[in-house]
Amino acid sequence: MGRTAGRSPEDTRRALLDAAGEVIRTRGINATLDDIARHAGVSKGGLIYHFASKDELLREVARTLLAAFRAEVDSHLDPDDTAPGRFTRAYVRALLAPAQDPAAARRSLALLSQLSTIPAVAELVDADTERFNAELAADGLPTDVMLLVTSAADGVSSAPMWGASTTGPEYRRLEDRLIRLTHEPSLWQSLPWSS
Amino acid sequence: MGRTAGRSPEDTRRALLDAAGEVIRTRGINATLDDIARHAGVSKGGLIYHFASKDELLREVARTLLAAFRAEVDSHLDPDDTAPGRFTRAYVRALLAPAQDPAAARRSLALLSQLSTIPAVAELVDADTERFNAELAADGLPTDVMLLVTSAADGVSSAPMWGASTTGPEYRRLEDRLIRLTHEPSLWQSLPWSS
DNA sequence: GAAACTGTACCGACTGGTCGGTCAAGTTTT
DNA sequence: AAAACTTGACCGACCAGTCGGTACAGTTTC
Repeated sequence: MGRTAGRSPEDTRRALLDAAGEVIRTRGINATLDDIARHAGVSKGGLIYHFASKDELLREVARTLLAAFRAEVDSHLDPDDTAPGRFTRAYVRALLAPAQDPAAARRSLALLSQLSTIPAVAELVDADTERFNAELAADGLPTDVMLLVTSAADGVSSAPMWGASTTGPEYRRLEDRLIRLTHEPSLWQSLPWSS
Repeated sequence: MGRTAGRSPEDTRRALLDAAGEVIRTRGINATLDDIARHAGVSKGGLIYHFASKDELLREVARTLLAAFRAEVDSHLDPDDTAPGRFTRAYVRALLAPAQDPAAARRSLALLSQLSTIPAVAELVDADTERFNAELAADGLPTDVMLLVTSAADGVSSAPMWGASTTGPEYRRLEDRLIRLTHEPSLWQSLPWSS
């Protein structure tokens, strides 16, 4: 049998990538190639035709995920905002928005952390992290303020991983104040930190 | 062949638990029963005698891990400290102390997140999280301050997972200021948060 | 324009190997 | 002797990756 439907190879490839993400999210990293293939309407042989090995498939899934997150942050960049802290604000908003759907956030985080056990993927993640940190560091905010704000955002976004819910109004309030700190970092810096 | 050495069954059990943690930390959740058993100086059959299934073994490992973390927090409780925020301070210190060995922190987090893919373990983790959150909420601090402080601590402790290093002096400074906020929550609350 | 040829996309039976769990038998402790 | 403990050969399920094929879509030849 030849091409199953009027589907282009690129479509198939993407379908496989999507299916892999979905299946791994529910069945863990031990998901079967056969499972993933079926889910994409393809046989295992067809999958292997597009991705030479399971590792290669998972690496591509990770790459897609990281790219999606980066796009998410970019989409939160305010075009009218040119003040220092502009990127940090987008970062915070991107991290705290999905906090309203903790179940989904948990699945995504679990997926990435599972994938990170593959050395090649861990390298990708490390590189991406480094790039984010560099951009954050160059965002024009005092290091201490930037670190507080991004750490808090990281904390909220990782909370669902341990089963905590992050939907309450106190989280919205926190987001609001973190954003405000990036607008007026002096608020934080001028506090009487004396011993 | 019977008992290998003058080791008591309880010792063997503990050795198996330790070996499981160690092997899984390096080889992932797919670590072999045989591997774990050998590492503890026991055969696979011997392992199964003590833990009926791999799931049961992993569940015990998770339980041990969670207990260890709780003990870690407890060990950071200052006996002379009776002011509000006492528990929060211990929590922050417990989370930021291992931040000085990010590699180890990463392995531990990876281990727990791997284990969390087992439903029974996920339940354990959820229950533990809930208990921590309840204790933090009852610690006498304004919700907003407690949330900021613990979120930031969570963020720092989860950073190694993505490959970030958390050894710099700016992290020590952050810890210092978070602790200080718990002593004087009014610092945060009295900031001009006006729109 | 049709027959012959070529390359891409895909199929699914099969192989080689891994691993969780069983079990009969042996050894030590009580 | 009974109970507790440990062994390692073995079974069966599962699974990644291989491989010989099939089916279409061009392309070339006559």
